[in-house]
Amino acid sequence: MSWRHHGHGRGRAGYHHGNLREALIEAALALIPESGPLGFTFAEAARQAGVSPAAPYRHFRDRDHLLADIAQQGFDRFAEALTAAGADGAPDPMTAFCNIGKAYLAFARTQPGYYAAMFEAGIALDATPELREAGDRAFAILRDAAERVIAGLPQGKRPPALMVALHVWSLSHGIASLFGGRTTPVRAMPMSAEDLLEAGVLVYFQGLGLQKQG
Amino acid sequence: MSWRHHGHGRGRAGYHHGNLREALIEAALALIPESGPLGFTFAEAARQAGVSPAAPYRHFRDRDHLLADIAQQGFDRFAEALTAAGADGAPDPMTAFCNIGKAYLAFARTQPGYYAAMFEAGIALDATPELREAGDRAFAILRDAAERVIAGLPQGKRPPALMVALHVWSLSHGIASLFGGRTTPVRAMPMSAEDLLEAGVLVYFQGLGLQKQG
DNA sequence: GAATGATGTAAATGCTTCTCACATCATGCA
DNA sequence: TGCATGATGTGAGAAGCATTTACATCATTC
Repeated sequence: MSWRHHGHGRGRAGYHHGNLREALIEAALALIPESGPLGFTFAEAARQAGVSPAAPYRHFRDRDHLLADIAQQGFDRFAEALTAAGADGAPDPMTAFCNIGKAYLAFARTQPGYYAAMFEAGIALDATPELREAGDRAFAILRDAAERVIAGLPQGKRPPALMVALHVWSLSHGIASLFGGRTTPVRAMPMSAEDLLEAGVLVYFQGLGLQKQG
Repeated sequence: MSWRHHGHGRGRAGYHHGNLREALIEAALALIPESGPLGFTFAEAARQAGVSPAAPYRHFRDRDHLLADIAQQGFDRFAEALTAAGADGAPDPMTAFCNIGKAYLAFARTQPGYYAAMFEAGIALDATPELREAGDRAFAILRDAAERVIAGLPQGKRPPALMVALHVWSLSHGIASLFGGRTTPVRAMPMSAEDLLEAGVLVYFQGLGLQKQG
């Protein structure tokens, strides 16, 4: 008896898997939310795909490169989600920005595998150039949204768009890390993470001199 | 040849170490910043303390309980640092609050071992009741500082102190996670993490209707 | 129809966590 | 004084993981 024919992987007909790379990523995405990015093992992913523990090394240099690959793919999906939420600034730039923030939280909650690989797996963003680029693309969306919001201010009173984007990103990321995930939140809260974020962003914009629907 | 007499641990005279528990914590605090909270191993800590790999289990149920112990100790020191920075609201509540935020970043930077155990090691806050309590104590300091700041607002316009504290905590934590640590920041920035945080908090307070030095 | 490169296997190494039976030592108690 | 006892450390070992190396299988191509 071997692990052959015992995996959950789809499409394992003969000696070769045929789609192992994808199957491993799929397995990892299912495994990471279960055991955390630390608990995830290369060997278990191979088992789920129905191949030997050595097979994954034909597709990824090592465990970290699989995680980096997932993180990169995650940033791509992340960028898509943020873009969709931003809707090119509709209905108005401030609402769009709030929606992007909520999409940030939603992504952390609904895509725990990707999110963990991106931010909690200890993978440096420079692991690969592609990963860095994917991360930059995602951030650029926040930055563009910030620019549209700032455009509503008179010329002389505009703060740097980069700073605004960094503030909202940090706030979103902090809330997602502390209260947003599927794990027990760090602290009991009287409001949802989404409401907390929206309130924070609104106060912040108020501080910049922007009014809702302004 | 055994690991006996080869450890770096202080005070290993005879068969018994004499202070193994402390030595293991010390070793872990030195090791975690090197290899990350994931890379840290129980066995290596034992080696540094000059004892066998089985010895640590006399003092900690398992690896996670050592990390939880460090996290708890970290929250205690964290609380001390935040308290000192807050200085009971001196010179004025807003400045005190900003200083607490900076102390948050400073802690992340100067105590990477503690910080990683507290927030990046995948240790749930409910790992032990003591850990949860230590975390709550630290947060209470932020909450008190928020209350002092809010007191500067007219009765009818005071937001919930808890919300304000959560906002500033999240922003601080987000900045610390993304840009604050010793690892490569997620993004190049035109300003320091401290300046970014201070600017964010000031804008936020402005949005609440508070003026600097008001 | 064989050479070739891509993909998967077996086996082995060295690491980890964690357990269990046993060794050593300080302390207290007779 | 001298022996029980509990706390602490040791040795050995089971089970699991990452990773490598030599070898097996298969599709493709010339």
